Amino acid sequence: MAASNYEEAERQLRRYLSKNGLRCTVERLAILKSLWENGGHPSAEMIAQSLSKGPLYVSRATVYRTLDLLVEAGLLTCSNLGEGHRHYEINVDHHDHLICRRCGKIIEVRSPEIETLQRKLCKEAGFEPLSHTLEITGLCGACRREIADDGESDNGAWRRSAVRQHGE
Amino acid sequence: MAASNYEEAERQLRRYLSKNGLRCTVERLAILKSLWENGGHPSAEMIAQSLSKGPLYVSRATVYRTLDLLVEAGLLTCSNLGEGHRHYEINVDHHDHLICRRCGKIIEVRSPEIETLQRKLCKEAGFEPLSHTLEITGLCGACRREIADDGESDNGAWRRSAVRQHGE
DNA sequence: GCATGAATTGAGAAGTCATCTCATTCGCTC
DNA sequence: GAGCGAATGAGATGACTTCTCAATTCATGC
Ligand SMILES: [Mn+2]
Ligand SMILES: [Mn+2]
Ligand SMILES: [Zn+2]
Ligand SMILES: [Zn+2]
Repeated sequence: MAASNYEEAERQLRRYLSKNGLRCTVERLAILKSLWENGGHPSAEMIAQSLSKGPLYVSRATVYRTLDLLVEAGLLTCSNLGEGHRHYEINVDHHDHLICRRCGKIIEVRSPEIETLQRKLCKEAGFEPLSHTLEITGLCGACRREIADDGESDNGAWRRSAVRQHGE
Repeated sequence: MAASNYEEAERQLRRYLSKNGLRCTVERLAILKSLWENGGHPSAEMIAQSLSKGPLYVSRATVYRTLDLLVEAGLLTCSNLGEGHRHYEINVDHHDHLICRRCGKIIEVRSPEIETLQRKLCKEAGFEPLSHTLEITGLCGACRREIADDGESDNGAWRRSAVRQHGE
């Protein structure tokens, strides 16, 4: 289902575009390629900046429009990651995110058991699941150790956004 | 831990405020009360509008500031619900959300098994969880039936935002 | 290859949600 | 009730996203 390399993803995009009477433009290919080359969980802004280092100029409007399209086509996924804007990543295999409130590190985790329980939950509610996001915010191992070392003194640079979004 | 009625929540707020050298203002009480009286998953804007029907004027700035504070104090939780803004709700007992992409209905579900698996996942990653949100988007029972009835004709009014945010 | 026409882009305005600044007001303590 | 520091309101500002429309580009058929 999900592409496992860029070439496959590009074929999948071309198929989606022609099936829907849309055009395969250099901008669309460049944005898809940028995601595969740089990886991670970039925002629209980060993708635009990454593209600006290449030979092809792509406007912000096109970046946003294309990201929507690539999500729609199943080539990307979109999540919030506890910040005030959207993050995109290539849709390889589904996973959930552990987000460190202090350093911002993102740990990707997989749990088929949780997925199964989620489907069960939906079934019981008569709900047809189409997608889901599980985000856990907290402290990564490194930050836990640093806090332990510092004692109570300096709590380091906590990420305001992450703290705010997922208030306990 | 979490309050089970408004009076208890107010006491909890007063305790939090005095402990932190903050003041108990009519605005803060009004916002907390609004959440308990109206329930649901309102946005900051919805809360401001709800308050505007009462005798006390509260500015948008104060609404936003107070919601942050109430989340910090553990009296509210904050989530995105697949839309481009934050939603707040009183923090009674933790639950997850099923969000209908078509009609916007929010179904609250509880799964201790999933919570346990999440803790296990975090432990394995050396991660200390502080909070989490699990949001599943899809189609509620009513919408599934309506779509089945309509055949392929009218797919009804799908919620753009929900569709966009949690792309599969 | 080249004309044709619809899809797409870029520029910039506009919109939404959230935060910030600072003068004024208000709780709290004495 | 005076005094002081915290909190509010008004409005500017900012971050992110969407919209509008003229200009451009891609696909299709000659
Ligand atoms: Mn990821
Ligand atoms: Mn809820
Ligand atoms: Zn960390
Ligand atoms: Zn529905």
